[in-house]
Amino acid sequence: MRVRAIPEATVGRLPVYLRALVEMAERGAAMISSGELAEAAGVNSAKVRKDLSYLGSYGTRGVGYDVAYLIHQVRRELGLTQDWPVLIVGAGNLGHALSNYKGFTERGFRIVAVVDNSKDRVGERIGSITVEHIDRLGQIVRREDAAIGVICTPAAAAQEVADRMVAAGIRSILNFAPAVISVPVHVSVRKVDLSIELQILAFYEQRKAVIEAVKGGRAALDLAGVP
Amino acid sequence: MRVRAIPEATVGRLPVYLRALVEMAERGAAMISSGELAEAAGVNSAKVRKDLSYLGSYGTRGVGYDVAYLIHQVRRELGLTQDWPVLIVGAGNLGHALSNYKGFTERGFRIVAVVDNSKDRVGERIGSITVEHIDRLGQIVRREDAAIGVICTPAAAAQEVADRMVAAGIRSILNFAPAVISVPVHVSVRKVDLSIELQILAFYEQRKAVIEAVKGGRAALDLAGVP
DNA sequence: CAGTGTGAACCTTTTCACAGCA
DNA sequence: TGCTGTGAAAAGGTTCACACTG
Repeated sequence: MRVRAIPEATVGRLPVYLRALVEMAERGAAMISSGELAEAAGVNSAKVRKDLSYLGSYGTRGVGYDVAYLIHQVRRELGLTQDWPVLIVGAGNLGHALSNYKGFTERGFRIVAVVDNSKDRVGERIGSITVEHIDRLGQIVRREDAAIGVICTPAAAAQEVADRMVAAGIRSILNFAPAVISVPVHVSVRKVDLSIELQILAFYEQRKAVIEAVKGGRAALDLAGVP
Repeated sequence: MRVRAIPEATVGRLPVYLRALVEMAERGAAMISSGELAEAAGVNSAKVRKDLSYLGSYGTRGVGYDVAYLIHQVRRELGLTQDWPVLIVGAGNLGHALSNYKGFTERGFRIVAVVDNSKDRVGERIGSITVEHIDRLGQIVRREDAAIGVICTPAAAAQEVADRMVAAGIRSILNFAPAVISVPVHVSVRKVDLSIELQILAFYEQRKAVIEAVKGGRAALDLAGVP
């Protein structure tokens, strides 16, 4: 079959498959089965097959998938055949770390500019990039043809930065600030909230502690919703 | 009612509600409705009410929720009434940025140690912390009673670091390395993959470009799975 | 009477299980 | 024979809509 409209959950896993496939290719593997790919991606094989089936029927029954061909198809689907100029706003600790992050360039995301609102930081060099002032955002976006922007500012500045990004023509935003931002419908936003991840871990950690404490007694386990 | 076993999706949103509630409290609000909280958290009000109902019936019909009381309940549920000692492995750019990240301490996550495998980095000071050698992991975990570990190493080192963390007694891991790690069932793992987020944005960005290019012509839209 | 709490409907995602093909 | 591709079933999550109540 071949109908399209790839589920969101699948889109979220394609990059994981891609990484695993590239590793396989580097190790010289020519073919891979859904089971092996599942193992490498940390999911089950049915999920791999379903996910890949949304891209098309690229496997060979009884054999598996051609690694190189599948890499090509996944890249094409994700839009990674072109490279993406990325703009970073906020030259603090996180902005620095991301600007220097090798994983981005390796995957076709080129950091083309870093801007900040502090005069002190403007002019600072980060790798091959010079920090510019945020007031020049519009010109920079046009100059670099950036479609993706990354927010690495404190929470208080996030909404204003998002508004300025949108006004400057940015259409996809990755938000690291711990704040909810609102943007027009034509703009995509994804958020990465570092402390939320720790809070989720704390929840499950605490839950384990409860289970541990009452091991053997069902009543307390039921109370905690443990099956 | 009051049955428990909070859905994962809800657990993931509680920290967002908590942040919004704390902001509200700081602005002096005493009561809040599901609609207002929904607005602040970027979700709809039915979801807020469903989510909060898993914690108990803490609202007042016709009125809303008591902000301070709800903050207390959400904190308790997430296990944030205690503070959590956190260990970071990897003192590179990202390790530095996270060690200095204010948002962690503000929410009760105290970075108690940073370790690295490079002799060059051992002894370096990051804020009030001195980088130690990873070989001392076991002692450090015992000394600090750390339950949560953060992996900020390159992908190639991630699995080994995870193994060493588990051996040292860490029970929750936040993995920033772009690699799938496997751990025993009693250990929780969450991953944050920076370049995956950009890849997902690229997918939707490319999708928009396709839609833009063929605006008016249905055939190509159907091909791209656009409704 | 405004706003919560919640069954019921709906939609998405995962898993199962097996027909079909190389 | 072994592994893909996929309907169908199951599980999980979201939204609706309204009875209920302070």
